[in-house]
Amino acid sequence: MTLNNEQPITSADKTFYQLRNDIVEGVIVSGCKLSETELSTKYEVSRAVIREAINRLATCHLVERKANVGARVVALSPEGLVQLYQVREALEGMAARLAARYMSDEEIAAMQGLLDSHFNKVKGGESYYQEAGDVDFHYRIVTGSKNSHLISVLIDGLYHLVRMYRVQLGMAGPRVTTAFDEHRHIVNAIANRDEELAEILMRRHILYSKNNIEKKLHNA
Amino acid sequence: MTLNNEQPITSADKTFYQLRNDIVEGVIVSGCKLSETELSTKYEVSRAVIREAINRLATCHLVERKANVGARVVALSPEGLVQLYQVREALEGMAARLAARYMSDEEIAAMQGLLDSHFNKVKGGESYYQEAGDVDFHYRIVTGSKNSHLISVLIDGLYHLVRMYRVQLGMAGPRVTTAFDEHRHIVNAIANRDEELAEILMRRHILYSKNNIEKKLHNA
DNA sequence: AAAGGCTTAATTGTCGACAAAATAAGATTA
DNA sequence: TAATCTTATTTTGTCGACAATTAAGCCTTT
Repeated sequence: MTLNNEQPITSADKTFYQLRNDIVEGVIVSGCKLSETELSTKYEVSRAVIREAINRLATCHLVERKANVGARVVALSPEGLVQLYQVREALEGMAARLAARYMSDEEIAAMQGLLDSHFNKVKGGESYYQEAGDVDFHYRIVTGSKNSHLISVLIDGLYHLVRMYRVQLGMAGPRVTTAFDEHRHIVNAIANRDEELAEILMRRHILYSKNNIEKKLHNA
Repeated sequence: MTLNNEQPITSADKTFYQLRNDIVEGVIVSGCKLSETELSTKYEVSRAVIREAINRLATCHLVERKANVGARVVALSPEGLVQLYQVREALEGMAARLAARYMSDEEIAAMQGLLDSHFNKVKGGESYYQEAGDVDFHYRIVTGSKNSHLISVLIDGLYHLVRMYRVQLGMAGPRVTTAFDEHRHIVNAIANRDEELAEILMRRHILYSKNNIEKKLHNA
């Protein structure tokens, strides 16, 4: 992966990152209740920092909170997955459009180089880099949009939920070469400063990705 | 306006709504620092609820928070406005598409009736209802998408920032009749279940709206 | 007089305790 | 036995105080 410049400052930061990771990885099981006192003793911090962490998790849509009742880890469902990919399609399509407009030539060149290296690795059989490469690619497009709203909603929010679906539904899977071709075409459109095409290709890419996951979900 | 079913439960809820309103309306001036102790005495609640309220405001992008430093009200800028409308275009375009897919016939009929009543009011010279009507229209489309992510990001988040720009830059302004025509065309596309057209028209509608505001911003 | 470092003041982060609400358990009544 | 009301326990919401960090003011030094 690239720059994961999320270094915790306060204690609430650290517990937030821990909790988020435990939820995404399934250590804290999907759908279960989050007891503040329990987590407080488990993570060895006060209830105040647990509360703040939970609030932040709620803004990522990783937990749902009800007043005077408590918070539960979000439940994964086919409908939830569909809704998630609907907004991904809209936001990342726009991100690709804006990336074609605002990315510098250097950034584009770097992204092309990245694709080359990933392609070589995959051709060499290292399927391990597949997901990391995909994540990296999408990160660069989103940050290349230079739009702070897009960046925060996607990177701080939706992507963690996407990863949660991937991890917990066992989506280490294939779709390697075809996805790489799609990435290549998107980057080409961006390099040509073709906003329209970049958006269309990105939306199609995400639609394919959704269909792929749905198919697996159905077979499982 | 329609159903603003945001009724405060806890004290933190109430403070959050108050603070949000004061920021949007400009009572708390854009760009200034938010002192926790100060707000605590001013709103007559403990610092804990002020902190929670500020955290929630941060998730709406109405304030920006730095660890160990504090929170500031977001600064309004032309670039910020452009970025805001870029994501509006993406999200509301998708919302219109999904509304064409998922809204019930009854909901669509109700929306058509609403447009009629608004049209009569505007034709009668009651320009007061213009913005409320616009807000109402967009709310219905977004909720009609049945997509919880779209709903929360737009209604709980971006729309407040949109209103902040409108209020503080004095955008009570016109664009009445043309906007109504655009609304009408969008609803027609939704009634015809034409997803593609609904999305295109909504994106164009928001683009026009952005250009209109930008023009005013430039003249001011 | 300007720049840098040190001390002091103010602000944010964290904690434990109390208050209020909701859930669970038990008793009473139909 | 089922349902409802009451009681008890647990959980969340709120508060004030302390700790840690940052910002401000003052002094020293060149």
